[in-house]
Amino acid sequence: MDKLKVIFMGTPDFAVPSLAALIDKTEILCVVTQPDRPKGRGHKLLPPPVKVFAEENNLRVIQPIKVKAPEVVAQLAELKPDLIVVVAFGQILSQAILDIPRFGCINVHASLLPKYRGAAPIEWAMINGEQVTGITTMQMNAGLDTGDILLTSEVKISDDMILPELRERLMTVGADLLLKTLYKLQNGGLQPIKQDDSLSTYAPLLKKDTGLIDWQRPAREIHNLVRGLYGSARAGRYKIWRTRLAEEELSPAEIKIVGQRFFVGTGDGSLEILELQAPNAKKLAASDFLRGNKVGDDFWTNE
RNA sequence: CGCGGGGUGGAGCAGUCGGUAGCUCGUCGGGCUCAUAACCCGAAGGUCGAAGGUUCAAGUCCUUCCCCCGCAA
Repeated sequence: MDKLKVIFMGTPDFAVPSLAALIDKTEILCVVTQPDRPKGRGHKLLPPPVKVFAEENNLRVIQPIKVKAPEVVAQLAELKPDLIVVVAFGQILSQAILDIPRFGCINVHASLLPKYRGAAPIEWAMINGEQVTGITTMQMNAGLDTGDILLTSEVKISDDMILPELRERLMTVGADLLLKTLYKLQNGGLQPIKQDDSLSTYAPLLKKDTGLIDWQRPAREIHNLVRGLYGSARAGRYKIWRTRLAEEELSPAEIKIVGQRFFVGTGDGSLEILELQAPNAKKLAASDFLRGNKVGDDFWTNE
């Protein structure tokens, strides 16, 4: 059977395994990714990971500011793809694009749809304390992650898993499920299922204040926030990177140092802080942090 | 050329107006103790990120470079 002619659209690390999986199995006509953006310190212009990978594999890359622009749509149409595969691309496709390939557009989404539609499904699943999430492949339509479900694959979230671990796992599962989906697309066996909109939830982009820790909340909830944001959770001037549920009797925000361990109370239960980071400093294990820093009652509020 | 902080014994930090480096922890040895995350005594361990320069003398001033981090995007 002839290889499918595919246009791949994706941007971050998450999309790379999927693209990699397609290289052998399909004919990749073109890779569409976001423009290089000034990133990091010094406003260095950095290419998105998908671009880097694509160039290493001698794939043709285009980086339109807007894929919806008529000249870009025309360019894509000229390639006459059988299929467009979209994985964490970061731009909304127009109906004109959806209509180009004869098999339409297939998206790999990191949640069990219709739950966690939107930009940050992995993070929100963890923050909300879900024990199971997964990957869904869907036939894209004009809505935001509202297309018919093609295949799904579940991934368990263990209690102490942290965001990078879950993301890593989902990346891999996503690439596998994508291949499986394409196989069935060509060989039969796909049965698109409409999403039940009444069950849908939305996982919006994370905002700055999503990561603010309120010590009045229950320990379990704070722990989920910390591991689901991994690095973006903050308390006072400090970033909290890793916590563990503890059994100390402490009032909310109260700190107790035992040996080289760092405990803090919450509205319900307590947490041990395992890794944290002071402003302008690097991330440290709590034991290292305690060696050079005095932790007083004003720890969360001091300047 | 976006703004800013930092690189000092194994770890985390201090080091004022330049005069050959200190703290906490860890490590090793010894002691106390029913015991220890406690305490006491002792020891090992650093060309102070790199290269130049100024100086009688530089971790401490000047120049260049490398690396790390925070904010902003």
